[in-house]
Amino acid sequence: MILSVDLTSEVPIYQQIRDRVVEAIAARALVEGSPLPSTRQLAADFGINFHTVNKGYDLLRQQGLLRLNRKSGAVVQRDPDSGPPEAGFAEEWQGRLTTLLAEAVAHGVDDAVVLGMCQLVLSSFGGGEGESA
Amino acid sequence: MILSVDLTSEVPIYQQIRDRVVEAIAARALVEGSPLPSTRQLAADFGINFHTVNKGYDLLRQQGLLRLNRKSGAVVQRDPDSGPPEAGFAEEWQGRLTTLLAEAVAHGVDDAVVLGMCQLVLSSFGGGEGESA
DNA sequence: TGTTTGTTCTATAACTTCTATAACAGAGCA
DNA sequence: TGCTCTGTTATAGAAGTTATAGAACAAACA
Repeated sequence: MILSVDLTSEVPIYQQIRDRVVEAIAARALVEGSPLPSTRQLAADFGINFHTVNKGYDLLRQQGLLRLNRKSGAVVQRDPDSGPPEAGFAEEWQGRLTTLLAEAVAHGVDDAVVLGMCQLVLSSFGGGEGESA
Repeated sequence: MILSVDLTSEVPIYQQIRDRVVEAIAARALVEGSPLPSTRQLAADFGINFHTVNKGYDLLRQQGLLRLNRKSGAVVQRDPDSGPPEAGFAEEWQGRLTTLLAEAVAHGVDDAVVLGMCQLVLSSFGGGEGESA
């Protein structure tokens, strides 16, 4: 599995780790049971402190996307087809969606273009596999 | 104009101010030339420091959405129909869109549902006015 | 035994967020 | 002129966040 972080970005490293894993799960590159590198291993790969990786993994665990234990390391717990999200998620998420879409519209991007980009992103997740079944 | 902020939120106040203004512009509640309260006035209304408002307004100015001067105060500079966004905006924005949509998909929300929510949000912006022309 | 794993604790430097006080210049009004 | 309002800038401090660092522990495994 290939994760990458940008150490020069303004986005905190632990959040980049969380975001990349979330995107990989959405794209089915990671599914239920997929192993992730150990916190120390990933930290060594990135040249960062293992506490930083730990924080990113911990966020994923709080969101129910990762299971951590000494036996099997870090493995993906929930994949896109494993059930409904936890209560309150939709409401909070829709608030963020509203702000993000408003930003594009306020900058003059046409509604149809915005919607087309949403479709494009969604198809990029499921586009590679699992559609012909 | 009615802005509101949640002082107990984890989202920084200055960013909430920015977000609410962006959403108001997207929804045409604010258009080119619409006046905003002065930094000190809005700070007094919210019971916060005027530097915090200043920071929110400054973000909006950097994004080309607000014009500030001593003569006319703070007025909206760009409305949804005033032209294309600045260079590099689309790319950066699409990255954030990817992460946000991935979050929903990873939590088990169906692609069609996600797209429906995007449509719902977009229609909530333009739904009240300017469609019958 | 030795290694690896997740987990927890303390500590620190740098940065962010918010508040606070102060001062300045441009504009408008009595 | 004097007063008030505006944006703008500067400095400072408290509180929280981010990332690093070192240390230690228990569980799993060869």
